[in-house]
Amino acid sequence: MKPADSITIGEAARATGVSAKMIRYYEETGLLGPAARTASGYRLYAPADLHALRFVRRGRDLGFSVEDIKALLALWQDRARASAKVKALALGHVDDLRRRIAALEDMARTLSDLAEHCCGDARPDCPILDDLAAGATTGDGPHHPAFGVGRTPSR
Amino acid sequence: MKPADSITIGEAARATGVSAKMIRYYEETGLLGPAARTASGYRLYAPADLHALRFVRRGRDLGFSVEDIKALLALWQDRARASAKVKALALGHVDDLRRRIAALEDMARTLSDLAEHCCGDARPDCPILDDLAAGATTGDGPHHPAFGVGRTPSR
DNA sequence: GTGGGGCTTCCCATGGTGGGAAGGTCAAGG
DNA sequence: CCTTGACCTTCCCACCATGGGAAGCCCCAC
Repeated sequence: MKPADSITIGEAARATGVSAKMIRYYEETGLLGPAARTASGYRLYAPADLHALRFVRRGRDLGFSVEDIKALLALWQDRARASAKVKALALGHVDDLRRRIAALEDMARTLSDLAEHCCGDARPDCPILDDLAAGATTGDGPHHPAFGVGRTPSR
Repeated sequence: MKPADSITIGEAARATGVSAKMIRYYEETGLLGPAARTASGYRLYAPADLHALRFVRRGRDLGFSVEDIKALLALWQDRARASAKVKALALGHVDDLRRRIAALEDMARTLSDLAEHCCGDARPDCPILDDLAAGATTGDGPHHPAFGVGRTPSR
């Protein structure tokens, strides 16, 4: 029944670090082709499938969306691919990462500045709450749209 | 009918930068108390409500979860609060932000290193795909957890 | 032949956000 | 007075990637 080099989904999960749940999900959404099955319906994974699963896992670890990974997988399996396409995808993703990093850094900077000025004792006075409430009264002040994130504390 | 200083949800949305959808959601999930209503069921917002909405908005801009904002709102409205609690919340959030930043930076660094060595022309050779495929063969190597490093709401 | 662990499918939840349908309300203008 | 159009209401659906769990087979070892 079960070919010698094929393993079940649980074993594949352990071997690749991708949960069985996610393996099924990737199949369902078309990231991976339908798995081979035993007569009784169990999914079977051959070494090449594990290879693809680890590829996907690595892509996720690098923060690629499943959609991007679908494209990368296709390029990987296309022996006539142009590396330019891969590079463009990767650099686009790096841009995305950098934008998200900048947004998070803005938040972290603003917040730790505020926290630095908060004595953090039993008294109620708190520049952090003051800032939140000030955002509350200044509303969408001078630096409004710019996807919100970079507002400087107004005082 | 409609008190002079109260406005409808759409006006409140425009005034605070929080969409009507989200205002309803915040009410539904208990972040905000139930809004006043006209006889015909329209929600009404008084200036104090707008104040709270802007507070929430500013908190979201700073990357706080709705749950955290619920706590911050309660502290804001508690005149006997200890600023230590606010500070602890804020610093905890800063830690979280820094962890996410570090994870994203790892990804960005790795990827741009790889991209730098990819000539990006019509040839198929590509160190980026090689790395993905190598993560594919090394598989369960270092296996850094990289917990929630997926996409964060860029908002 | 029985017990336990693995597999299957199916549904549900998360967190914030948007989209949209179906229907009620309100104000302005004919 | 009636229409029109902008607004409001509730309700359901979708996203993205992931986990949880139930009900029901399957397979192997004892």
